[in-house]
Amino acid sequence: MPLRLYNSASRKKETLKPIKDGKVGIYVCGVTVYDLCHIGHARSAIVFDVLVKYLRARGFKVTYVRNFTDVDDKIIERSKKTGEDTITLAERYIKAFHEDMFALGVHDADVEPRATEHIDDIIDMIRRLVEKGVAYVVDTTVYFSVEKFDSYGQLSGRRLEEMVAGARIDIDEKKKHPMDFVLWKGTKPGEPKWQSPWGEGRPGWHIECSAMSCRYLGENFDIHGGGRDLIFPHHENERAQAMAANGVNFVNYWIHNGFLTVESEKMSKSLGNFITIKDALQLYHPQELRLFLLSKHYRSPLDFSRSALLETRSGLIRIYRTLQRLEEMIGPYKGNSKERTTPSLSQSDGDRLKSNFVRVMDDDLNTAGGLGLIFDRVRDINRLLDSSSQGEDTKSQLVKERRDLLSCSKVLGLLEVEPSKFFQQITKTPPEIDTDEIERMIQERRKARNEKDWTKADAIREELSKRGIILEDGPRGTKWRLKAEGSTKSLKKEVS
RNA sequence: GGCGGCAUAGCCAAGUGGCUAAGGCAGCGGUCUGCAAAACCGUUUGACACCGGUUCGAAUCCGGUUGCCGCCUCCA
Repeated sequence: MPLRLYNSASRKKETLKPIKDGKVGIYVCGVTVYDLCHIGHARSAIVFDVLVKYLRARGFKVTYVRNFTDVDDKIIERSKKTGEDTITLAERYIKAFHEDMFALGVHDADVEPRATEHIDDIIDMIRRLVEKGVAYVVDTTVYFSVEKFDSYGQLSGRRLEEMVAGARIDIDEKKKHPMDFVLWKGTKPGEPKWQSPWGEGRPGWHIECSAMSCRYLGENFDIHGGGRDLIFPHHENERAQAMAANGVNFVNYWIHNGFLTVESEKMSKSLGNFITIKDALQLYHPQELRLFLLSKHYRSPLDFSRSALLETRSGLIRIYRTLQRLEEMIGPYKGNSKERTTPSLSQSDGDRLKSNFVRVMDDDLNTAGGLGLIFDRVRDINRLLDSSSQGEDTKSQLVKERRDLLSCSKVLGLLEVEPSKFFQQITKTPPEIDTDEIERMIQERRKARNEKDWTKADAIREELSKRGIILEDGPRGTKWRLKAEGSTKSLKKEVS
């Protein structure tokens, strides 16, 4: 079974056939840098991060391009409020974006072009559109003429007549057709500007992506991605510009991720439920956010809620506990350098988990299905750990099962944290009790237990529990751990 | 108004014609434990919105109904 992806343009799943055998070019619309990124951006970034990692694991050589829009109305508006110039403002939010992505474990793209660095490419593309008569100039503004491009509306499944009919479109006297859009905008005082054949001005919103994607990936490339909302008008217009200018097909596969709601409501600034990635990282561990965001298919809508994230946490803790038990049994994971960076997954993989993982992921990146397999494997490993036979055979099997588990989770950017570190990070509040005292109390309790003084032993355990310490008695003595903050169970105790 | 999507157990969520419909969370019962915790096993009355149709056979395809949502304007 080859890799199949849902193509928004055909509204069907299609087998991925790269233009150049074994190589994939992918362009994803990045962010307009006028504000902090929110968790919706995080979903999009993580989905395409996983797509790229998966493609690489499946042996494709990927060129991943993700742009920054650093000149735009909203940036100009914001810079007027803050008093910064637009370049400084954009630079600040690009830095914030990189911080967020790093925290979430999202890799940098291979190329991260900025609109302001490609003004020449943009002007060149507009010039060709004007020369071909697909664009026209009014004063200092250049418009794209939608009527001159036959398949306008094909990507989003709209027809011009329908759009005009139902429209709440601003009537612009200068436009020949209401749906025509701006390629080049004449400058106003105080705005960023560049010299062009049509006077000083700046690019329109859509043209930069056409220019930059073609610049780095060629006039016709494999995959173009972004959020669902970008299908119209942004991607429709990008497609129209590029195809009209170059005269060849633009993108072979359009991939769009679904939207995120917050507590069942659309995320918007007016509703006050706008959650930035930085906010989310205050409340949740990056691994929790990743697991949560990948727990539903990327095209479906997903509701971000407190209760859903706490459920996610419970599941994640279970997996990391297993990883920790594994470390105690067979030592820390030491993959070779290739396994650690780019795991390799193939259809004919001997391991049941890996071959099944490839089977579900090949079907339009079914991360939810893949996670199901990962949880299956965790249970298998726990069974082995519980079993009485703990000889060398069991150990070597555990080594193999963990290696294959981590190869799969690596593609999802999960289980990458050292277990002990994970538990440290997830229990942010440091205990108001030092470890020496914990050890002392455990010794005291052990003495009581040896004397079968259960009342005293239980009292000590209860005292530690109040301070957030959970004790676990095992065959090799008593272990302690911190109660996970905000887990469903401890939340219930707070409520009752 | 136009276009599109969704409806699977208490909750979240895979599965798009055919073995006993994944997995997670929560609850309950059991194993283990002095009791717990963790883990494991079992379980949550027949879980596929409703009505028709196609088919030997449908959660899955087609038509209709109801309900929810998105886009059509900046938006990941």
